[in-house]
Amino acid sequence: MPTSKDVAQAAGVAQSTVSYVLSGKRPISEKTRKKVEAAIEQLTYQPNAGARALAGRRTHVIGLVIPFIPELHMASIMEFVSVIANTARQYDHDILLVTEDEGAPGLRRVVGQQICDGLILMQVEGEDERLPVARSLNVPVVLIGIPRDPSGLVCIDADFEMAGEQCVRDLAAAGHSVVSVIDWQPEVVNRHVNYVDRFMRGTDKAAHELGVKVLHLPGGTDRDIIADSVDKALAETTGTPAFIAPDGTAQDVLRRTLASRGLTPGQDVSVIGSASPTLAELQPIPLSTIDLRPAEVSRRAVKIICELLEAGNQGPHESLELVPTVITHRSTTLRPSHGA
Amino acid sequence: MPTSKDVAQAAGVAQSTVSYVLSGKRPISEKTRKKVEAAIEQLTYQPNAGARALAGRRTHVIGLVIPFIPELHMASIMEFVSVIANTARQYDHDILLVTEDEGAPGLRRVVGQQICDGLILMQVEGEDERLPVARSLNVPVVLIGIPRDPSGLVCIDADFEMAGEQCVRDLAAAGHSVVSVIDWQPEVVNRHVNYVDRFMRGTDKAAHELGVKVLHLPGGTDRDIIADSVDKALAETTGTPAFIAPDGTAQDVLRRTLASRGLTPGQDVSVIGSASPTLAELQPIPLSTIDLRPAEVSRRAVKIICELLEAGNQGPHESLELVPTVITHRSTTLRPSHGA
DNA sequence: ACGCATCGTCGATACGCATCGATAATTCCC
DNA sequence: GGGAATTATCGATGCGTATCGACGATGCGT
Repeated sequence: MPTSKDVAQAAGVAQSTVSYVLSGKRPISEKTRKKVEAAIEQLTYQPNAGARALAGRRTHVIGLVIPFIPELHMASIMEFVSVIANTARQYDHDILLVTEDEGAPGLRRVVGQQICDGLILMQVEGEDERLPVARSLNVPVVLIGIPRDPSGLVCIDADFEMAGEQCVRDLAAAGHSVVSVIDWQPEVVNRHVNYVDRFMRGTDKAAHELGVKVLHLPGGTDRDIIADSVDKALAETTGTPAFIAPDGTAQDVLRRTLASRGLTPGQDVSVIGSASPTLAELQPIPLSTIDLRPAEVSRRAVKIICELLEAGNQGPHESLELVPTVITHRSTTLRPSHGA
Repeated sequence: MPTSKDVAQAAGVAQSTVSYVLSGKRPISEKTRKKVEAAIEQLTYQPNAGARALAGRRTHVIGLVIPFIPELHMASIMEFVSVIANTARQYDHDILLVTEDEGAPGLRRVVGQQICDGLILMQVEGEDERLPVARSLNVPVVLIGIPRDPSGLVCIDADFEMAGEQCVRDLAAAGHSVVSVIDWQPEVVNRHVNYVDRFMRGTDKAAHELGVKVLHLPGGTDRDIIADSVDKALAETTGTPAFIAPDGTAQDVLRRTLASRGLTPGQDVSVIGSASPTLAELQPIPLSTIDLRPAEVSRRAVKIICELLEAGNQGPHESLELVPTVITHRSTTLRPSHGA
């Protein structure tokens, strides 16, 4: 492997000059730059990351703490991960995976060993042993999701409240007077995960304003539970039933259950599922969706942390950013003209 | 951040002694070791990764090249990623994400910059511009999946041929005389992706030996295509129909289609899907499955690369390892006693 | 009691880059 | 046209660890 010294020698300059050509931190004459760049090209020189980190006190790596909870919708997690990795590259950074299994000590480890310059935590919920650690670490940390106490933390998430509101408004406009929300898994709901509550707040707020009735029913992947929920919803609905399934894992079961009850979405019943455009493509039917913008949330998370890094992470920060959600009609919701 | 020099000072020894205590590469007296360990503990010392990489010429990081093809089953990719990351930790290594978008130059980059000591490539298919690069890199590379020409490469994958064989044998034993395979997406099949062909070889081999008829029908997530395939299968089947859906993405659609035809899996029809135990848990119904062992494949991939690293990666290697698959009866297949 | 091997520790050096101060080359202004 | 202000480059140093050679201490056999 060639070093910057080799490049310097080939170009007939000092090693430091090579460094300045690369970083641009000091003026370099056109002539010298050309020589150095030619030498770099010719030797296929690439700077050594370890040496760069050691001398420059910056690794250009961001740690990404990923969850692996079977209850979650893995497909959407991959979407986060993938967009985060690609966006990081645009900011000339790489992504180091830190699994949830390592817990709080894992965060201390990667930061303490200076393997990475900052952290992104995914799927942060109400309480978490990692939160106090995140606050105390001397590097920027960005949370995707909002904990119960976001003080002293930098958070970003989809605007779940807006999402809930949009769904109910939309269904109300289509003429539904009763809207059933198939919740997340009971374990998730009981934990009072922040985004669940925010979504509920949105649905209830819109329902109150529009005089629509909202039912919250147990969700998850258990077919019997979903079946119960559907039957309860049908029994309590006057007019055309409407369902919202904000949890990706529940959608398939819901679809199947409705089919077994002889109901066709978009015809006898409205269904809004949660999916990004990418994932909506993969649905077996053109599902009307509320898009929680995972890609946009991911991009912004990376942007935030990279800006903090550039700014030198001066002192503790605190911020909260909500990304607007988008509702998209496809074939599973009644159109307003069919309404009432 | 404390350095090993600080530790040395606190313990009253030389910095090199601290290093030897940590690496164990030279004998250290019990007394000295205790002192040093106490100092490490007290200062919460953690070795600097950059310096370690620079001096030791080993980063303890493995690059993981992940695919993000919408046609693939994201959930199972996450299972690979997660297990790989955790297993790597057991070998005292970390995982750096490299997205497919970076292509072959991405591989050259992370290796050239010495960000990582080796690479794991996921979802390798027939031909790939990264393969020649992988062969030429001077670091160990392990492929998950088998390219058309595996020469000069270290590969590991599930034994898809065994999987196909097991499925057909199993269904034959349950009394089915015609077995329909719902293929992967047409784009995948047409690419002659290695594992597809291997799976087919397995089904056809078993079919030939047992005198069973095997139908290969188009799959994917398009409901109409699946519906066609199912109808074709039903038309050509004498006796109880049987389906194999080795592609995770097709399973939901298949289930739904069968339901719409009034067929109940495990009763009027047998269905074998592909899922690891973890993912099988998440299925809406207790699906009989062929387990392609993603966790085991992942573990072995990490094991292989770590052993190559320890051995100093002497010269080019070539190997091919197949992980046995496991078939599990749950409620969607007929039992042998109900057969014929 | 003396030479010898072994054990445990130290000091020095290299790893490859970033950065600072200094110097040489050039330009500018009065 | 001489000194000041710039501009372009160089040399030296430090980042924190791993590793090598050396050296004092200890135990051995004779």
